[in-house]
Amino acid sequence: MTSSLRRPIPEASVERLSLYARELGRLDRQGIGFISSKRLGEALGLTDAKVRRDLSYVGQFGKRGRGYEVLTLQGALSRILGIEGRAWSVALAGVGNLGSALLAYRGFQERGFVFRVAVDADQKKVGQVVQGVRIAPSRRLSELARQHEVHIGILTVPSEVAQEVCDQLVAGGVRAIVNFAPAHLEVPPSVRLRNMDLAIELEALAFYLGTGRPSRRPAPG
Amino acid sequence: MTSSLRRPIPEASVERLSLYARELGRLDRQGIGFISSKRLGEALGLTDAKVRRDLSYVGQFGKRGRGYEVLTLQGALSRILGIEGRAWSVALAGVGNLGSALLAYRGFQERGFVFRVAVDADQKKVGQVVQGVRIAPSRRLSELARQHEVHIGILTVPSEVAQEVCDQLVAGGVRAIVNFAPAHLEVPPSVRLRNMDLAIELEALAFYLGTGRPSRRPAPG
DNA sequence: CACTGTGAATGCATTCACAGCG
DNA sequence: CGCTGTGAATGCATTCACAGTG
Repeated sequence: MTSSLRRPIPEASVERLSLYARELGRLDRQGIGFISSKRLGEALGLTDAKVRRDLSYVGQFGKRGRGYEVLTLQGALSRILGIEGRAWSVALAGVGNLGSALLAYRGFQERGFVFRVAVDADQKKVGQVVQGVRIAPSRRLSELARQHEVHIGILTVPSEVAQEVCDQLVAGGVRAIVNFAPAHLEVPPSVRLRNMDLAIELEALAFYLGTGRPSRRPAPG
Repeated sequence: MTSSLRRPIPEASVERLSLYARELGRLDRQGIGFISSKRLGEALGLTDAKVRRDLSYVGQFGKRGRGYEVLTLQGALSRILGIEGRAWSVALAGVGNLGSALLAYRGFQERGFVFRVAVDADQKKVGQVVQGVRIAPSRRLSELARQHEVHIGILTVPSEVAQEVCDQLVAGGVRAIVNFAPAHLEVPPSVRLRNMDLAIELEALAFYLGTGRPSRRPAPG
């Protein structure tokens, strides 16, 4: 199942492929066998053209006059996204409030992401088992990441130590990182980094509240 | 200080203005009085041109040959973003693991966001006080939002009920919403919506791991 | 005939590159 | 000279619009 990609898929489209895959699962559970780009788009707040364009990057799955077969498309997307069969191994750095919440989040497990490593700097937490994962000391992060072949690292540590913890993940062979700390991280080009900055999101919203500028078009469709 | 905007600021720039404001705070604490677009960009992983362009949307704060005065620029951005003086009133819907973590997150308070309302559907949670906020029953959400003049709503509820809870926020006059539920929400055009979909982020990363495609340029500068 | 798949057109964001100023 | 501020150029994403097809 190589499904090797013809041309590079736009970054923005990749995120939506994942949305489609999830929605198709829902549609299947509702017993829906075929879906048009228009209706799939409506369910997700996207235009039909965008749906078709996104899907066209990874193949030709539709039947003209009918739409897309839900199960076929879902299977294809799952394979392309790598959530078929295989499980992704995840490491969590920082088991505070947010980290614990992520450990407990069932949405990850459902989509094939499994926490295999969790570390914390606090000696009192080390040894505790949270959600089935034993908390190890921070200094063992890179070693454990390598040992458990961790694919994805999640950082919920204080921003002052975020860079050094990030470096440990990279040293342990981790090639994808989600950073919740409000800090800029430097990683080699081979590592993909995604920042989830909660305070920044709120501030951006506040800006629009302040100016009273809605600047959002009505939902498409 | 109206600082009424000349032209609409690109959405992408707004998020970065907030980044700049926070970094300027750090620089000030380090005793740095002036900063060039180049160095400010380096600290945040951005190019100098991008920094200058972003700032040019909201004014002319730099001194040629010197750079930007840290405190002046910080003050200007804080005013523009609405994090100066005023506090933003936030409501949380869903006090589960993630909701509790957000209530406890100090980064919000520091930037002027205050949780004034929290609701949960679980009767056992109603009445409890978490992080100084008393949990109310879900049915009172719109009433409480209006009473406390809530500006921003945060949803950490199961996706099945996300739309109806969202509707309650809108009914209560809330005009900005952050949605953590893996569901598409329909809101009127006057309401700004931001989705934080954790599983989708991981899947997008997994896609790139699968194809082995790094597709990230080396850090600029 | 209803739908896909896609060239072409548009719109938005980033980057270049440099005139202009302190 | 060093650095900002910004037109112009480029590159990326979205949308249009329709030929092609089961």
